[in-house]
Amino acid sequence: MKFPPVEEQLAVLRRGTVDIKASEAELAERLQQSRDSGRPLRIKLGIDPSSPDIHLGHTVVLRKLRDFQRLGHQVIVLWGTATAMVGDPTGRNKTRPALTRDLVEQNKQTYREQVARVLDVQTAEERENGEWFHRQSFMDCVALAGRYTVARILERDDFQKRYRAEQPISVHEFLYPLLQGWDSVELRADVELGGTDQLFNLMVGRELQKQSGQPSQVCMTVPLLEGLDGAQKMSKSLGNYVGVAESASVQFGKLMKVPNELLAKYFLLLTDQPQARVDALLQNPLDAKFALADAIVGGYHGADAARAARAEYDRIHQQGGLPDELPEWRPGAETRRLEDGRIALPTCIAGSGLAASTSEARRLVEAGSVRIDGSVVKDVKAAFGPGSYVAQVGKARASRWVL
RNA sequence: GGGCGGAUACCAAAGCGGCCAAAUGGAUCAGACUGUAAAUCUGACGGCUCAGCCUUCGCAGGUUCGAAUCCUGCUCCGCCCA
Repeated sequence: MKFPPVEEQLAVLRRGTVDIKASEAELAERLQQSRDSGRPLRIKLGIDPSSPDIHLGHTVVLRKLRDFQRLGHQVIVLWGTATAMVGDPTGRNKTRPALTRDLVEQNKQTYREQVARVLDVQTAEERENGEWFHRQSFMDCVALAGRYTVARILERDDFQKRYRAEQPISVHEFLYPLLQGWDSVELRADVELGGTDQLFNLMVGRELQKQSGQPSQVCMTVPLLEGLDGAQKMSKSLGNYVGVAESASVQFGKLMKVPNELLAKYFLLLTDQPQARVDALLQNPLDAKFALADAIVGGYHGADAARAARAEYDRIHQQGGLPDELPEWRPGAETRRLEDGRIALPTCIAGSGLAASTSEARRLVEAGSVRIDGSVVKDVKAAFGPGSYVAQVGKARASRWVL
């Protein structure tokens, strides 16, 4: 295996990386050793399949892993089939519910398919920490726990905060960093990647390796990506995410909602655009945003799909037009009809999914947000007989009704 | 084991016998404005066959003409002491 010169590798790896622990020099040394011996480094990324989909936030670290992969190193995707059941307490102010083994397995399948959109999973080494943790006994666990002290675990920021705020911390959460750290021992990782919030866990791995007589892994952290709200970490449960598996037009529409202030960060962490071009683009935020959406959507769906998505976006948002594909709704038997067989407007809106309930539909109508065949209808009592109608709620929600 | 405090809508947090579908803030949604976003202003924000009706304030009973508000029991949670 031929590796590029160390300095060249570092340049790639540094981009968008927050921190390298203990030091970049240590990483350089490992890279040098690997280059001298022709042995690729083992780069670990742990992924807990704790929810069914991955989004752009996850891809930041996946892209970094891909950088290593492209440089010729051995990437290891560690599926946290055991740790997912424990639940990473990072950033949590609540204990999260334990997942079942079946659910974890299901999540892993979809995750895997989605990870493949960023990473070359063919050449990655895939492992599961269930391999060792599901086998171990309670006493093994106690022994592992004996390798660390409460004070050291408590150093961790999340725990500190929760402890001070008199929030509950359960014992299994305390154990989580040890589990994650032990994975590094099992895998003999040279480097472990994670978000900045993972630093503590990564460092525990370093420590445990040292105790086990292994060389300690280098810990590399990448920034957390804020979601579309511009404030909180991108996450599905907060609804501020762009899913990797979402359609081109959905992704495009969402990316156009990225706050201006975040554009530079999104470019850096989610695209390969050279910095000089990004700086030029940022002179005009709107153009930059289009370019961003184009680059990302193009990456997942191809350039043609990105172009089409942009055209659709223009049409919907700048000309008040309709999306390419209108979901069609035909009332079923459960749909309430008036005496004359027609269907009341709010019933249609709710029934077709444009609103969550008839009450909400009613409010939208009263607010003047509802258009039928292009014209605003404010009459809550309006009703429709057989025919085909195009209904719009606000700018982005639309549906074709076939009554 | 003992003591204390708490459980209210998506979240936070008022309310402490009627004027409570429940103040306020945040989130969200819609409208105006803006080629995006932000900011700002406006409105909405439990459900329904909607000028009215129905179901909500941890759960189950009870007192009362009337309870989120009082009483009893239960469940859960936090803190402190041991």
